[in-house]
Amino acid sequence: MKSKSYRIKDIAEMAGVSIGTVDRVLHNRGDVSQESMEKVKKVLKEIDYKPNMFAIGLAAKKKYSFVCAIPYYIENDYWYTIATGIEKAAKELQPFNVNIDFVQYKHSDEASYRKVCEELREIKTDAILLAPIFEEITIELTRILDKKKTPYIFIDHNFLDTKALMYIGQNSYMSGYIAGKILMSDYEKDQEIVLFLNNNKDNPAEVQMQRRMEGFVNFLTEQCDKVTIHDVVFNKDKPEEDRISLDRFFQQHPKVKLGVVFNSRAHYIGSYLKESGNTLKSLVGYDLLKKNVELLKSGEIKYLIGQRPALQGYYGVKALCDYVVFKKEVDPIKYMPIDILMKENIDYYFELE
Amino acid sequence: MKSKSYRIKDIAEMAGVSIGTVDRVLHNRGDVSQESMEKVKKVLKEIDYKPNMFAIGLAAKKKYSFVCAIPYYIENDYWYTIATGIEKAAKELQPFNVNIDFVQYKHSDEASYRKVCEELREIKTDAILLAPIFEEITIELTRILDKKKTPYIFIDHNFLDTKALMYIGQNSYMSGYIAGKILMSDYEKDQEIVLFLNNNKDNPAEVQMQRRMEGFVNFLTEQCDKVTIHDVVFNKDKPEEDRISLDRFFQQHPKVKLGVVFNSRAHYIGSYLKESGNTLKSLVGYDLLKKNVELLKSGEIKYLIGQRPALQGYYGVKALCDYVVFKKEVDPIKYMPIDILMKENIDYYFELE
DNA sequence: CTGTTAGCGCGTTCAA
DNA sequence: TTGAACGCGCTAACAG
Repeated sequence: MKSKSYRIKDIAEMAGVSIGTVDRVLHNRGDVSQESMEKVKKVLKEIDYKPNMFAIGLAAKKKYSFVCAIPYYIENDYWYTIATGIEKAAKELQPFNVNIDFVQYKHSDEASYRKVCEELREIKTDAILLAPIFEEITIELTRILDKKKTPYIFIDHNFLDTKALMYIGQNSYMSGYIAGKILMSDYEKDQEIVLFLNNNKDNPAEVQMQRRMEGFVNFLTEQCDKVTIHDVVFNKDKPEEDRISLDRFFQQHPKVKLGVVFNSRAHYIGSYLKESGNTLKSLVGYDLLKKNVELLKSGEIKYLIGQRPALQGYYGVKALCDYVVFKKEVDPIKYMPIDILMKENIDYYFELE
Repeated sequence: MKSKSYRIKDIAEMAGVSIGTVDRVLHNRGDVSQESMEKVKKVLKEIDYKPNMFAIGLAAKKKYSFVCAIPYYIENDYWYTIATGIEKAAKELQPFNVNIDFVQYKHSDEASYRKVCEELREIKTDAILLAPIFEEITIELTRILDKKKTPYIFIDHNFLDTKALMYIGQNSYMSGYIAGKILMSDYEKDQEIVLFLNNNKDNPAEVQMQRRMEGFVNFLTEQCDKVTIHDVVFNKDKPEEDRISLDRFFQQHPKVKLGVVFNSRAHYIGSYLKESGNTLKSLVGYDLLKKNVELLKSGEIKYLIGQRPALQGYYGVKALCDYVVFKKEVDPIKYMPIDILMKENIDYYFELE
């Protein structure tokens, strides 16, 4: 049952070399003869060597540096939560001498993103966790990183034509499909539906939103008879205009009883409802921002779909470390669960710990 | 930002004693003069000493033994999943020399439970993870454990009048309430509801089930107009009789379109439906057993409520270790999330890793 | 190219 | 009652 655990000293003996040599092949730092190399590798294959993490941690002298490139955030927003996960991992990995730096860009802003990517090309680091946005700029960057052999992991969004070590994120299409399903479970005949959309909904930074919408629409197409769907575009920078257009919308469309917001700003709509006195039978939103959660509890938002941002950040950093520091294999793709939260289960929800 | 980390050598110097002495007060193994004791404690208070886990792990010679007392299980059932979580924790803690043994009893069987509890009184172990069932027997056991100062954690079910270090489990009442909510979101006028109950539903081993049912019924009472509710009692040991009574039930009650199973045996009903050709618009069940998941995917079960059994086991053992080995405080109560799974999000779900 | 060795911080002797 | 010394498994510097 319990497999004997080997030490590098054992390996050395078995291969008939010294521990120094074993260490050299384990960390491929060269200066090893073909012959020794083979002997050691042979033994390694046989025994499934698992290094003692404590000894590594204790002896570690080498410093590692990881860089996380994500959008700027404000407290309690989506990227903030990702950052908390990153920081939790950072704390755990500190004893292994890995140091984590952030580099941030302005979300949706191509120039800012480009600047960060240029910085990433020059920066000296052992690995990168990147939330990629604009395709061309990203691809260019990855070419350089590939050349420099700097491993990188994508978080939140993926580009397939790259050599990314891993992708961590949600299946946005499916989460949109699910939004459709849970919204429509509250549907009654003759009711109408409204989609609340961003003003910059066509920006590449909003792909998640677009995919969710696809999934949502597909659910309706596949599973529901004809329903009337409206959309309202709102602009988070112009709250007054939004109020007015929402007021008008609800006045003109009294049959609208169900609504969805495809990004984390359901709280804009939720608090509008609260203040205006307009109501929806069901409002579905994304992400457990503090404000969203408050409105979930008070009833304006009926369902929130969660994607474990903190866990995403945590996993991303851990995976970089597994790969770079511990030389482990990592899965190329890690989808996050699609969590369904409502007033009744939100209090028991947690991501980490 | 980064606070300097002290070693016991530093403490020794600061207190003007030797490292041996510091070690003695840290582990209160006595043989320390009042004077030295005070000097060391003073320093400890000032610096918020955090021992280096790696060094502890590496140097550890002391062996720890934990015992987990849970019901017997078969592959892929609920307790099996808890056991996988326990074993995962066991593997992680192996380097700290903690060894984990199982002691098992027959679920719902008082004599078997009593026997295990008696064993637990005698056994020499550093801590216990117990899935408690029968109250009186359990309380008696805890008295003894308290006297022996053996810490214990309850998993799955809790008894308040004990000195349990921690309780890990689900809020069953709320998960039943939620079952009501998601089932009723599919309700349409004139439909009727069926509760599938265990034959031994009054056994103390089925408290979870009873609580869930309370929550469920309360949801209906609070939130719904009068609906017709039936119950069918089924007996997992007599499948033929069950088939017959289910056949009869569905024949007699054609309006029944919604159903709930309050334990993890929704697959009994699901596969009955599949085979008999009877259908329910919505069937809600508990726990992600393999068979339940299959029926969720094929559509006979519409929702499953999950309670992260693997995580429960994992946390339980980790908490014992935090307390016993690392002398950390642990939270007295850890509620598990109430996860809502359906065909569309089940593939992305995971508990650990 | 290879082998040897001095720590890393802590637990545990053992001699004083 | 105290202090010094060794070893846990691994890394990395150094001597050969």
